[in-house]
Amino acid sequence: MTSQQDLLDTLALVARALGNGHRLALLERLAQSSAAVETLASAADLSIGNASQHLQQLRRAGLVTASRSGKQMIYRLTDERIVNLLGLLRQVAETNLAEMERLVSQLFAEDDASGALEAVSSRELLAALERGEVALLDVRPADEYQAGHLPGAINIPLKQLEAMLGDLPRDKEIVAYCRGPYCALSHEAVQRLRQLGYRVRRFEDGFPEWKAAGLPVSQP
Amino acid sequence: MTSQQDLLDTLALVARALGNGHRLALLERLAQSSAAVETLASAADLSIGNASQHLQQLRRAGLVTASRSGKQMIYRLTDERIVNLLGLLRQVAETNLAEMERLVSQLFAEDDASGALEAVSSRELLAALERGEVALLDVRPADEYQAGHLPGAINIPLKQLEAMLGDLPRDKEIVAYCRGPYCALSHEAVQRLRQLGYRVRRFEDGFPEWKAAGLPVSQP
DNA sequence: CGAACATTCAATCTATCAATTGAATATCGG
DNA sequence: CCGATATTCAATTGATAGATTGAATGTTCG
Repeated sequence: MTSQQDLLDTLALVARALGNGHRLALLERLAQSSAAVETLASAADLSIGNASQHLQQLRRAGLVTASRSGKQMIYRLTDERIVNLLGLLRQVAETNLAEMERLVSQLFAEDDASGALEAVSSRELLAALERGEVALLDVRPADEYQAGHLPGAINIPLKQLEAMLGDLPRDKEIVAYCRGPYCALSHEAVQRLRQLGYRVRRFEDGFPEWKAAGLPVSQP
Repeated sequence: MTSQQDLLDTLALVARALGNGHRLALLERLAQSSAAVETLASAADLSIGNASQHLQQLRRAGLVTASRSGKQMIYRLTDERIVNLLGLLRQVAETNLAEMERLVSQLFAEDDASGALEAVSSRELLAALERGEVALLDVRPADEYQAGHLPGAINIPLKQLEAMLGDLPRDKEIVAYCRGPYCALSHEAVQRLRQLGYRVRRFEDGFPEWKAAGLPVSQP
């Protein structure tokens, strides 16, 4: 006979798969796009063997699937909702855990110092885009941009920011985005562009959150 | 300096707190209402000492808070969104883990055998209530009902079902609800009432989910 | 077919988690 | 203040997770 506790134990199995920083890093990378083990390992700063083990655990928990493509195993998230799950976890943690708030404000300290404005919410961004008021800037590396991006976004990888300023409009406000709320790329971009006199703000989330919310994306 | 990994490690801390069946049982009980350690321990079928330890962990993860009331410590969820988090975890697990699906269908096997209809979604239920088409039946114990319930619900604890049939309207369809999707009370109630010739269906969620969705509740 | 490559498996060691026990602390009623 | 009640703390033991190593598997390419 099945008891309620069996169900909760199985649910706990899934939660436990989320209970490790390295695995969360792997999931964050997978939220960008599917990828091979080597890519994932280097994104999460793990050895290949170790990354593989963690990926097995995620697989057992039903969070990722793998399929072979030639010599490589391509991993992907099983479910778009996993991005929502991570987002909600983040919200709950930020609201209720002092340590979390401390770390976040530390990561964003430079923003505050430079007088950067509030980040733009997806609701605001959507409205501003419809009115044609803002230009979208994707500062992720080119391969991630190509795997999917917000419609109409210009891609200038952070490393080439100064070299590619010509692609940016000077007359509009710019909204920069990258991988997600904890990704440093857009923070950095906003700071540097502000120094150069651009009107620019950060999108508070990133590409995966936008997509998981069911908003339109350009995909290959 | 703060790295992104520090943030993920801290997030993992919260996820790890969810990674244990007993702690999930405690959280499910807390989703009904705040409660003292002894109540929680018996709801989760744990010794007092063990329950206390698990509650400490939940506290460290920022998921619950405790306040003293006389001799007792009253625990409560820190955040309504924790119910949403558990709900989303459940959805992801049910969709992607075969084992989970197996357990759920096993738990609901009797429903299928008795030809019970699909459960009612909260959207449907809300609409039917507005049109006055259905009567709401809360089959939880009286103390949980008193700590909060759906507006207009009649409370008949499952144990007194046959004794209190007089409280139920015979002319309307009845929707029964209890603690949540995995709670057996409303399943049992539906089966027994159907045998007696009532038109009755189950609400697919329970009181906590209804409340966490921001829908109206009657509270003391 | 066999070498090179990408990944997984098996075995090991250490660190952390879960349950239990008994002592310690805080509050209440008399 | 004292004894009863509710809970937490500290210490112990067995179980499980994480990292590392090297061998094993499956795939491509010459």
